[in-house]
Amino acid sequence: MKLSEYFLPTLREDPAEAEAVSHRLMLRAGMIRKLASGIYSWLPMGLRTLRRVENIVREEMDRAGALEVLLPLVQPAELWKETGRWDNFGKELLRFKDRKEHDFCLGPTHEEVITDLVRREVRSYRDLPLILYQIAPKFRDEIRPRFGVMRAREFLMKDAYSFDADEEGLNRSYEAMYEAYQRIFSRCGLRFRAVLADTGAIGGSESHEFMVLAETGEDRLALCEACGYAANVELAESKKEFSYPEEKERPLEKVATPGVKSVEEVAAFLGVPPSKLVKTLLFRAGGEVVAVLIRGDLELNEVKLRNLLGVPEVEMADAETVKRVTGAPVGFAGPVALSGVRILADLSVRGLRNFVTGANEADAHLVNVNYGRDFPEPEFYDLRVVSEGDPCPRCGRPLAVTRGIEVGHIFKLGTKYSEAMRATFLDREGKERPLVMGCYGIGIGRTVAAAIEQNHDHAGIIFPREIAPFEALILTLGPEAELMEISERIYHTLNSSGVETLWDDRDERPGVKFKDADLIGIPFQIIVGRRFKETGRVEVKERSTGQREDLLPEEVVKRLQGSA
RNA sequence: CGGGGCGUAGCGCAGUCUGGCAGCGCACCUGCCUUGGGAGCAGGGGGUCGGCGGUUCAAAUCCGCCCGCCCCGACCA
Repeated sequence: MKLSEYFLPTLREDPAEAEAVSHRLMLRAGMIRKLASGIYSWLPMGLRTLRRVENIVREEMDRAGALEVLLPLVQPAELWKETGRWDNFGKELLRFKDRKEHDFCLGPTHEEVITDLVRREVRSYRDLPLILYQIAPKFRDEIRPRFGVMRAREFLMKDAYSFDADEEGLNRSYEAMYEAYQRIFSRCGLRFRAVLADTGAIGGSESHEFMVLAETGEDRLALCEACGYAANVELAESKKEFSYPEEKERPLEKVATPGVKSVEEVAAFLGVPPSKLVKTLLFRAGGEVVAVLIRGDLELNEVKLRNLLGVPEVEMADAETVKRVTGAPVGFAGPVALSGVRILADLSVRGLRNFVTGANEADAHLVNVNYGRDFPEPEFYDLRVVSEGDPCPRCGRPLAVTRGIEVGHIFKLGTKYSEAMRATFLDREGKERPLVMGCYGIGIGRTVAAAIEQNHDHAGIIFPREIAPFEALILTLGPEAELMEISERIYHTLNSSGVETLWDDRDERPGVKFKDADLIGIPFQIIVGRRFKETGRVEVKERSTGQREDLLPEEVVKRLQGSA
């Protein structure tokens, strides 16, 4: 393509609406434009990148034996009622009525549709295993869309579903998808890790997330260099032993702490370390309110709490509930004389003596609190978020905590959906059994954003070669016929040799072309300018390293093909 | 949904406190000039100041309601 005939609206300045690096760069590089909150158009340069990722995904899915389908975005409520998700999926599910007043929704995921399809067509174990996938838009009415296409409401996703006769079959399908994912993200040129993950709302027994490592990631990962253990921090088990020196129980005392609420404030006010405080956190879980105790300097893990309680959701109690349960405003809750709620405690509290808690009254805390004496000994569980340096749950060596962007997630679903929707087959003995399912997602647009998040510098994007919109960009630094002619020759030679090349033939000054070239991140820049007039050589600059080589025009093709 | 912030030309912003001609830079159009890191000169086009209502001789500016967007938290590919 000639840039003079292309559609590449680059921005010189950062758009005010974008904070995240990838979001900023995608807007500036003319890859995307926003239509509404969380809803984006992909422009030619962005779409080419998206397609590169999509094609890698497609190739690897096909290689793994999965079959491509295309499922409807608009789905009837009836299917969702069968699994119960019409009522409990939450507001992310955008529901609406058609002209005949029938309920429909925009598909946020396609378990229902695919299960419906398969139950109609698959009867026998002979039809199994079956893995179907699609690459198609999804819609989730996210509470807060963020970071451009990273967390959009409408987004392109690859979702695959496996159907097997039994658990072993599921394990094989899961393994095949796991391998495919490894290949996909490697081919995309990304630094990533597969980590153990919580199954969340989708449900199921086992799950891995594929995380692109980036400081700006929204998830935290616990990694062990020694044994390879890798888990989302949400479910990484804490093996840290808490032991405290023997200490005599001192008399309980109430102290006035006017307006002093947060752990930091209370610790500073009383002149004790935050580790001498015990936070009392109130949660709504199912119908009940539970109080959770954890040492002041540690972080509670809501996923562990949710799984422990066996409820689909826990949420922090609102101010009104806190007031009703404790009799005090938020910030002064404590376990002493707290009645009517179940009290759980993190293991970090076991053995702790003479600690500080809220007094369940405004502007007051208790010091020298001891469980067993001042309130009944609570149930102790592992409820904290692991932190850097904690012992690895598998080998005991210190864990590292790092950040990642979730680009893929695979689940063993089991028979959750097949049972709810009566998707069954006849086994070898002629017995009817539910299909054993798995599901496997990849955020295509998010992968593009994550790649940029991981590969950029102050000047712009540095695309990994495998997903770059073009491989080479010719910059012609002047209008002279001599330069245009040689540029055009290189342009045709490259494109006809299979090196996808964009030619900046615009009537722009060199500075503009250099800036745009660095911004859009095409791996190789072929610079045709003064140097050519002087020496008959053009310059090939590698975007990722900044290295430049002077080559004769006829050497360029070989150079670019050679480094493939 | 809770907390914070923003809405003025395509983009980035000033002007709002203290009401009085709607501005600046970039981009865009024309001409000249220029061509190795976002040139220069001259001329030019472009605005329901987010919307509706109110106060006032007069509203971008004050008041009320509404809408949109961004950032921080709970959700997810």
